[in-house]
Amino acid sequence: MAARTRRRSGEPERTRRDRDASPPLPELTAPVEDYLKAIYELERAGEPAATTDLAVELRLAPASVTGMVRRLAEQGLLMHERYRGVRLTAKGRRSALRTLRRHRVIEAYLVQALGYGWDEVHPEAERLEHAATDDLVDRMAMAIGEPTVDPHGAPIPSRAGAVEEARYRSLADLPVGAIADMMRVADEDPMLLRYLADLSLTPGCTVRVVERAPYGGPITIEMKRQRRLIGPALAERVLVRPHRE
Amino acid sequence: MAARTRRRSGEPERTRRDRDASPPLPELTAPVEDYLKAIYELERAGEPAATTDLAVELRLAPASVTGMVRRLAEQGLLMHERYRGVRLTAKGRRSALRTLRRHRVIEAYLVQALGYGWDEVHPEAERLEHAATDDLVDRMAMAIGEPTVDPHGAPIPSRAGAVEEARYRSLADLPVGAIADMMRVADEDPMLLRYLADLSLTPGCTVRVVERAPYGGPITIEMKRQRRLIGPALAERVLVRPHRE
DNA sequence: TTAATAATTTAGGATAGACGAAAATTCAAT
DNA sequence: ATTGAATTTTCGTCTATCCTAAATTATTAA
Ligand SMILES: [Mn+2]
Ligand SMILES: [Mn+2]
Ligand SMILES: [Mn+2]
Ligand SMILES: [Mn+2]
Repeated sequence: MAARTRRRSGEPERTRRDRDASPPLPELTAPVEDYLKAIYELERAGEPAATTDLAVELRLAPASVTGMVRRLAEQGLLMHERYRGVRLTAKGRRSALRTLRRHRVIEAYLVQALGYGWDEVHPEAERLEHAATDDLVDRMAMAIGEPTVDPHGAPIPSRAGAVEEARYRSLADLPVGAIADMMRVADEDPMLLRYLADLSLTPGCTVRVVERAPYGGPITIEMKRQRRLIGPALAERVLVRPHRE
Repeated sequence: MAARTRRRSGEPERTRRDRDASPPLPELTAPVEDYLKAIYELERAGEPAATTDLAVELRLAPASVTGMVRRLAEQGLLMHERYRGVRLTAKGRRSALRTLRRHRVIEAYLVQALGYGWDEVHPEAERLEHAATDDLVDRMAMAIGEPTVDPHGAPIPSRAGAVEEARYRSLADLPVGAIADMMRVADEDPMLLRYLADLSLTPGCTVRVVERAPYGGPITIEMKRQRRLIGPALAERVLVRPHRE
């Protein structure tokens, strides 16, 4: 599909408000917003985002990513060092955070106001994030009490674009006996999310590591007096905050 | 802007459900959905929709409309007789009605659930209608009690695509002494809508024509004991249902 | 009937975004 | 230093959508 919200012929039609609130932030296309968001997430690991990683993340051919990256660099949204990867500029980061806020507020709203399951909201938010105005997103946030995290525990950037990305540890890394609060999990795998919900292993709950089988064996955890066996691949994906240290 | 949700390389990935519910209805782009919607509205006047009228409605150059119309005809969404205009096929009409349902449910939801004014919702709905799934729209409709009309009095098509388009009369055509219920008004002019709201002339209210100045002069109406003078251009746009006949 | 006018289509371009094949670059292991 | 694999970019194409200018067709007026 290729139709979108092409900038119409009629002039931009600037109103008073446009000049006020911080920087104008020109309208970006849905693909551009998704690129910036993906780059932001990849960059969180510290390194510049690599072409191939972006291609995998966005499910595009590497050649397509190179082409888009060139355009985004021209627009001053990111810096590209050939063969080295890309880093967002301040402008690009602002856009990424705005999209991230939209995405996460929408996910939270769908769950809290419209009864969606936490495993169903991601694809919906992936499209709505490009169509919803900031005003709508703010109204949604207000309607559900200004949440600070989305249904998967990801922090929701403020209107101004501030986030505190807490660095959690993986449940897979905890030693036996450790007690921790479940904080966050990736939002993209519905099956995983449904399974976690079955286990009642959702953000906010407290778990204790009871036993760890060696050599990548299962981990036994206890939650609310219930013991559960989970595989290391799953534990890997679950982020927690250990009690004290 | 040109990026959208292009059909990805990966196969369509049909699931069981796909084959069930009536016809598959392939994904259409936002511009295509807007064309079909506009054609549907123009066709309601009885005649095939003319290229120029579509161009005006969609704010595009007539040549662009001709080009798109050719493509839509190839896809079996409409019939085009060169120099004569276009008519939707059954398939095209189904798509138009689905978009119309989305648009109107979204408008109603924004007003009733998120506190939007009836003059603010149209542009928002114009974009969200292409991003929201049928499921989301159904949930919205349910959340606000399955409304049958949008905030401007336009009927909301059913999930199955049924609408009863009542034929109302214009307030400008009523004789002195006539009493009528305000039923509907076009949703696109925010200024007009704000003015009508100021007058308390909104769908559901009852008005009586008290006096009509000749030669396109103002019309005096009475609502809830209040008399108001309104111009003929405005009266023209207000659709009403006269009491008895 | 014809000539002028209005509506519509055709022709030729542009832009955004995506793809595959082939070439170029980097990097790690000899 | 070479080399081969992995990564990344370049190049040539494609589709969808829109635009302007020119040509064509239909309609209306004389
Ligand atoms: Mn998500
Ligand atoms: Mn997205
Ligand atoms: Mn509307
Ligand atoms: Mn629309």
